[in-house]
Amino acid sequence: MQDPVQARKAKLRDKLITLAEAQIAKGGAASLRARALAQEAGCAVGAIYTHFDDLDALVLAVNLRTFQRLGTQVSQAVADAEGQGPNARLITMALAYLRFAEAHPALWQALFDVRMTADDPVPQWYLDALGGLFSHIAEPLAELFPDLPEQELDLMTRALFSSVHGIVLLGLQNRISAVPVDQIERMIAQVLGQVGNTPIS
Amino acid sequence: MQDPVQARKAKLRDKLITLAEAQIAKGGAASLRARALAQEAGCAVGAIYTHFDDLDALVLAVNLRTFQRLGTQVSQAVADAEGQGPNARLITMALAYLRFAEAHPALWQALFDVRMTADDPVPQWYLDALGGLFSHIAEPLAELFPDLPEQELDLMTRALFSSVHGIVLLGLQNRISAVPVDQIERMIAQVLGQVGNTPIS
DNA sequence: TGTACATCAGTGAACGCGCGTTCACTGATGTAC
DNA sequence: TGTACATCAGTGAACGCGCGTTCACTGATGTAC
Repeated sequence: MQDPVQARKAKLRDKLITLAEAQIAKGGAASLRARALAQEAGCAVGAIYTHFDDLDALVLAVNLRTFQRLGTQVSQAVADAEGQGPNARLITMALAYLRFAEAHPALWQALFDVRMTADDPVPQWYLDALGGLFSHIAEPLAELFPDLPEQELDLMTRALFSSVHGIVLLGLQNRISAVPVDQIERMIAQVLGQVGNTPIS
Repeated sequence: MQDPVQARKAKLRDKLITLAEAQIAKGGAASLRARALAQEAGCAVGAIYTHFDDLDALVLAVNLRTFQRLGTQVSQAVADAEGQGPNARLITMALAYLRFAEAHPALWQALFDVRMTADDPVPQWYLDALGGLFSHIAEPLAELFPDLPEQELDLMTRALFSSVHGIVLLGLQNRISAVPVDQIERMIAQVLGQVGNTPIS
């Protein structure tokens, strides 16, 4: 029961996550099926449960990866925009967010689908991952509003993140309101473009 | 097959919608069950299908009512704020939106849950209902930006609606980020308060 | 090196369950004469 | 008014289906001596 076995075990775990990710990307988190997954992975259904308590736990594992990828993309966008002013950096990040959501709509949606009815709380690492995204936004905001107390800054960070999230969400939502991506981009610019040009009430 | 019969028929239809609404309000649209509904309504399961093609169609019927109630509340808020400036009116409407979402979270969520996977398109009246909400927002915006071409105005209307929607959504989402309502109110004021104080880029 | 034993990742048949929808039928109500 | 017939809202047993999860078991691999 040493390294080689542990490695095999880790390999299957990884395979399960990867295949689950593909399925969620294709059909959403609700389309994940234990039997189908086991068949694709070439293992028995039961094996899934030696690695995850639940299918829900598996979805969370996929979401962790998604958060990491999303975080990387946003970091990179803000790094690429280093020379620009804080307002432009905000917009650049929001556009990176949009691009990610557009490229992986179902994976992105799964991040926020974490059931509100669940009895057990969302794990801490999940909230941390979300917090990581926020921190990218807080930095240019602090530059725009140097005198704002930290608490206010946090609030505005959340507010702007949520605003962009809402624009992307309703913009991409196929049936209810589908809007061309370049219009979504302009909406983001409209809302974020106004930030910092005026004293906050 | 005349009035009395039609009336009885309409009564059952109404009863089904009302009971379905109560269930959705309690447990979300996904918790609606044909058999349970029939039992509550005191009819056979089959009867549901003489009134609605689908359970989904029933959900849409409930959503229509929800849209109407929501529309009424927003209209009223904007009517009450008649004396105020356009920016204050925007905020008043957004707060009415928040209050509604807070009071009927599951019904409100159901409005936007209309499945993206469905093969049949969302009916026109559904989009019209959403458009009705937008029109309330467009009016103060037109006042703030008298020179803006209509197309731009539409875009900004959508952008602001989506922003407020995003703030309310993530703010109310219990587990993932729960935030006290007064903070949600302040976030809305922060974002909307900046609108119109600066020339649009 | 060789043998006896322990561990535990992985197996997969079986459990237990709930659900949306259909359709042949009934019976109350209305119409025609 | 009374009778024969037509309509159709409502009935509910039955169809057909898929699913998450468990648990007694196996067999490959590692350890102890």
